Amino acid sequence: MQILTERQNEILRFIAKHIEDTGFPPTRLEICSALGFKSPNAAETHLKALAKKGAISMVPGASRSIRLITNLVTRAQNLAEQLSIPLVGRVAAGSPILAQEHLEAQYQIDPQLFPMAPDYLLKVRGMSMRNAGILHDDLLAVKRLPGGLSETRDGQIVVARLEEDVTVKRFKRDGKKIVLLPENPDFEPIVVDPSQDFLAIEGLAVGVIRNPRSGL
Amino acid sequence: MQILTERQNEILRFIAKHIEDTGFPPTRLEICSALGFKSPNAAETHLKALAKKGAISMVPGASRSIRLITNLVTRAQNLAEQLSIPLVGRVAAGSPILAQEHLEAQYQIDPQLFPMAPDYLLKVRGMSMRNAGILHDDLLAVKRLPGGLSETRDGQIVVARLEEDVTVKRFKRDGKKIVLLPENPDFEPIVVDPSQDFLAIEGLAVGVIRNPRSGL
DNA sequence: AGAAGTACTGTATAAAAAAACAGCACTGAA
DNA sequence: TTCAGTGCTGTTTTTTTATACAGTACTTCT
Repeated sequence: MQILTERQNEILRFIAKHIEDTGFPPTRLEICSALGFKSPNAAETHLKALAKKGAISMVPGASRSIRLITNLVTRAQNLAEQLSIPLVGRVAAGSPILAQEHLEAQYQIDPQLFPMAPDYLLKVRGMSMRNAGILHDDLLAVKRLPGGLSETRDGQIVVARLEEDVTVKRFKRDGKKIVLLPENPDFEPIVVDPSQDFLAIEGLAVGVIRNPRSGL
Repeated sequence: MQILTERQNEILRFIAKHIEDTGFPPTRLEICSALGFKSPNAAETHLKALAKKGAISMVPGASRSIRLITNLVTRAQNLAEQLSIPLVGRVAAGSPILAQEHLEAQYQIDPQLFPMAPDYLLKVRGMSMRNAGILHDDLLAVKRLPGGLSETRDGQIVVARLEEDVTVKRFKRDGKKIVLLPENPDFEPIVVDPSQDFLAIEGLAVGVIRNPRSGL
C-alpha cells in the first residue's frame, strides 16, 4: 500500500469507525456529511484514490461495498504473528537460533504470563538444570538480549552459545571470567574467558512451559 | 434471542458468510438469489422475522444495514472468554476451586501448547513435587475431570481434594486404597481409603508454566 | 510550463435497494 | 375456527446510492 495523505487517512479512519459502530461501510453521502463535504463527488474521488493506493477495495455498482484492506492485514498479523512466537527445536551447530530449519511450531503466548514478553520458545535438551525445575524437553521462554554479555546479571538463567553449542545455564561473573553454572550435581560448571573463547548470550530465560507429552 | 426456524438459521448463516467474504452485509436481492427465492419480499419478511426475534438489527431506509446481534456476542466471547482461562490462587478450605474469590488473573493460553486444553491454572504451594519439576508458585495447567476418580490412571499428576485441603500429587491405586505420592523424599505419601475418607480428583495436570518472578 | 495529483463544489442520472401492497398455502395453538 | 406465524410469488413505488460530467484552486514534480 502506498502512503496516504492526511485527508485520505481521515477518510479511512471514518470508514473504519463506521464499520466498527454500525457493522457496515458508509455510503458516499455519509462520508460527505461526516467530513463536511458539500458534494458527493468529493467522497467519490477520495475513495477512488484510496482504492488506487490499495487501502480499500470496492465492488462496482454495489452500495456500501467498501472493504478495508489495511485492517484485514493488521488483524491477521495481530492474531497470527504479533501474538505468536516460534518454538525452536534442536539447534544445529554454528547456525543462528532462529534459523528457519529449527522452527518446529508457532504458539500464541500471553505476554502477561511472564515478566518480559518472550521472543521464542527453546526446547531444552538434557537435565543439567534439573534442580531449577527445568527438565529435558521443557520449553524455555526466551527474551533476546540486544545488549548481550553486558546486560546479563549474576544469577540469571541464560541461553548461551559456546563456540558451536547452545546451552542453558545460570550466569555468574568471576573476575574477568564467566561461569556457567548447571543446577545438577552430576554436571560441572563451565568456566569461560571471553577474551579467549567465543561466548554469546543469546537470551534470558523469562519462563518455563512443560507439556507432559514429554513426561510430567 | 428467541429460537429460530431452520430456514431462518439458513438465512442468518448466509448473512454471516456474506459479511465474512465481502466485508459488508447482503441486500434483499442477494439473499434471494443465494437462497433461491423468486421474490425480494421473501427476503424482506425473513429479515423482519429475524429482527423481531432479536437475531439481527436494521437501519430503516439504509441499504445493506443488516447487523448480526448473535455474532457480536459470539466474537466477544471467543476472544475474551473461550481463549482465556483463570489463574486460581490460594484455595480456601472447603470452598470450590473456581470460586470467584480465588481467581487472581485471566490469561490467554494457546490450547495447542498442552495435550489437553486446560480449564484453569492453579498456583502451586510448597515443594512436595520438586523432583517432578513442579516448584512453589509454579502455575499448574489443570483439566477438570468430569469422571473424577474412575477416569484417573496410575502415574498421572492430579489436583486432589482431601477433606478440606487441595493438593497436587502423583496418583496411584493400591488395591482398594489410593496413594498420593509426592516427588520429594522430604514428604510422605498419603494413603486414602475412598470408602472411609473424602477424596475428590479435581483435575488432571496437563502442563506447567513458571514465571521467574517467583524465582527461576 | 505542463502534467499529475490533491481537494474540493455543483449538477445530473441510471441503477440499486428498501419496502410497501396484494396474494396463496400451510401449521399449530386458543 | 379464527388468529398468529411461517414461507413463499409477483408487482410497484420511492428512496438511496453510485457514479459520470463540468468546473475551480492549489501543489509538486519534471
